[in-house]
Amino acid sequence: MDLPKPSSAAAALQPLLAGLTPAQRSVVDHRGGPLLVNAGPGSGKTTVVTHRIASLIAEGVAPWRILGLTFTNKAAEEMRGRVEALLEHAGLTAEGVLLCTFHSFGARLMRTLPDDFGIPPRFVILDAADQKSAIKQAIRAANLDPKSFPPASISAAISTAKNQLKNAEAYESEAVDFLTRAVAKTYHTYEARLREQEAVDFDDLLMRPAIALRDQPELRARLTRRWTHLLIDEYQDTNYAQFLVADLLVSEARNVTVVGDPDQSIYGWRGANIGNILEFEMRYPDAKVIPLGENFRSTKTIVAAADALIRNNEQRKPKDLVAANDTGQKIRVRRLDDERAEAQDVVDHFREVERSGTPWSEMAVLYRMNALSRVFEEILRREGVPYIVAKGTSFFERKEVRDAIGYVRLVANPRDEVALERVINMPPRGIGATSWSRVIGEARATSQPVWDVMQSSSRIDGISSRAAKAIEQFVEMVQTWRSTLSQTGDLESLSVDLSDVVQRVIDDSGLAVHYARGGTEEDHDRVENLDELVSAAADFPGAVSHLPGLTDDQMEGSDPSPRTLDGHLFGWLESISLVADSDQVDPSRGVLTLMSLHASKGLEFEEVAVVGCEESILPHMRSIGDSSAIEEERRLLFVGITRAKQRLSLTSAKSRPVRGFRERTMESQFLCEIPEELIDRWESNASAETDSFLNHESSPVGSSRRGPGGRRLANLFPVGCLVEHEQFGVGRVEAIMPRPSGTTARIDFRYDGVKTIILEYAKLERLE
DNA sequence: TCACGCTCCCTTTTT
DNA sequence: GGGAGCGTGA
Repeated sequence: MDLPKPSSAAAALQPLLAGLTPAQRSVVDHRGGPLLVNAGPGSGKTTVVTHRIASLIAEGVAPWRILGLTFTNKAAEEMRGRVEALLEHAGLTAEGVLLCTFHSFGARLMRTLPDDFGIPPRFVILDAADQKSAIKQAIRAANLDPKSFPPASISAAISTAKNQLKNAEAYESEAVDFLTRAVAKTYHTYEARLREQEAVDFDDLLMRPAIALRDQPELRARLTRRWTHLLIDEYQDTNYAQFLVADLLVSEARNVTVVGDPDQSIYGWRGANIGNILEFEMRYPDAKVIPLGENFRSTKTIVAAADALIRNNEQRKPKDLVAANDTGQKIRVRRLDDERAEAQDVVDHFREVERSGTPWSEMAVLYRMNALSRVFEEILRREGVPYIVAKGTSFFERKEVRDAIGYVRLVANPRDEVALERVINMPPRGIGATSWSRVIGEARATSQPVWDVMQSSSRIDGISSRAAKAIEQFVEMVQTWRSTLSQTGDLESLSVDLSDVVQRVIDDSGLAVHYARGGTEEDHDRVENLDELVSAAADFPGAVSHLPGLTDDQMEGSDPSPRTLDGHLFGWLESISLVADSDQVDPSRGVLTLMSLHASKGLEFEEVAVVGCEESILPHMRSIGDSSAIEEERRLLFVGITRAKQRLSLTSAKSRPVRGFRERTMESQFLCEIPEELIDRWESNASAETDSFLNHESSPVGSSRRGPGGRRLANLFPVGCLVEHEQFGVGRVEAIMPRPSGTTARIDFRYDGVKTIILEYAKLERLE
């Protein structure tokens, strides 16, 4: 099946190696067996991966035997573009190579092989908000009080369980205490609801393929035959489920290449296991390991700063970062009076940079929390600077857009209860909470899907004839929409049909009229957003939802695109569910980018400002007191710093509003870890610090339990006194140490031993 | 049934 | 500061 092309291969390979360093070449050249590429920031990670894929193809490996897994669509698309460009020179094609995210790979597997996964191929994918409301429903259905069991923590617990491949039964068998039992109960109910609605959540897209590959040898054999070469990007951020999928997929051919950088592992909180990359060599003893340490992206100054910072992490394999570029300018470290002054400083600086020739698209503002973007947006809007907040889903999170999509989802699958609940009375159509709870009650009592119960609503106890009539009309409306679904056509006509469906849904449901009548500016925006959704549907190019070569013998599967409108519709909904924040970054738009540090991974800009470099923001409050969490925060700043090619700013504000109250801040401890000689520091007038703070005194400050100075705190907790800590319990103060980053106390806790904590942040109480 | 206004609660990062 | 939930009045 794999036809080598000996004559052209050698010739085609030549340009693929030109311009690469010896280390990079050895990645491209490697043949046979597991390969770990330890790629530092800016070391040409994407280059080696794309060249490697192109080189495999040039050598005769059939493109459809190659699978490349990434974390964002953007990364996958970029790789595809570069592989195609490389092969084009040699007159070869990359068609058939599968480059996609882990999540969409999982979704495609499940859609292609519904029998193996035991789920109908037309399942919907719940996004974060849907999941939250489904969890809430499940908590209520399990007769638990949402007040004592916050949906967020239950949801997190279930997610963690799924990452470890524990289903509800497995989880329950380990549940020992009150809380885990409650989670287990909710987990069961939640899963039952998902099954009824033919829905899956994000974690299922990883968990189900992992379990199926593990437990179904026949399926595993089919898949391992199908893909013989696997490449994984950002391997340091894979979780257990992803590790297992990869591990089992390569169990035959063993051609696995993983690329990553342990210093950029920033998703531990969502189950990523840094051990996957650190222990790769133990898992695959015959693995070849190639370090790529040379940085071709940033100036020597920026690389030196990043290097000095990350050396403070103790749980780390030592590694040298070497910069290939010039020294460049010093790092701008700025400490401003408040968050407005900080934003103004960055914007003023960026304006200057822009005047001297750097386009807006080559600049980025990075922050630890999305909330920090607000001040920047305000100032940028006022000053007329074009910008985009890279929050991929923000458009789809608007209320009106979610409502419209809710209707579209009902068209796709009327059993989708999350969608149903969302739109049943939006706009108001006389199906209020009372009637609706009767419908739900009837459905649960008779163990039928809600949609089926609605078919004969007049027979439900306690439903007024008015409400029954409204429900009947609603059902009829959805069924009319669904009648066009079996239409077929080519991709272009299907996109037109799809946008027609969206338009009809918006019109017929009454959403359009509802908002058009409003007349406020906000309503006007909502109407515009609905229009934009229609255009988005029209622009949908169609997605491959079916993987060829698994069910039939036609490996190369010329065009497996969906041909019916309903396939197209599912493809669209799936593409909406799986957008990543960074997918929105598009240099051709020529605008400044604002985004979270997490979302910035893998990107690069000439000019970068990391803002909010303050204790309790970066590192975040919730990580303080936990050394491995602090190390992840440090890696996060490391990622931010290494996004910059030419210049870097690190800024902080002396005071900042925290949930409505203005509070004093301290500069991030991480800034002290960057050598002074790399820094050009400026601080707003020191005496002005108090002035500025006092100027804000109009807003309440006094409620803060954080004192302005360490001395007072030190007096509150003298050495030898007994204290109680929220997390660690009772302990005795052993020492008090004033530090620039805060007053530090060494405390010997009864159960957790000696810990060093910062008094300003620890919720510490003195015991008499 | 629905709109409005009040209070309380929580505060991270994302596919 | 902002969202969600709840109570009240029309």
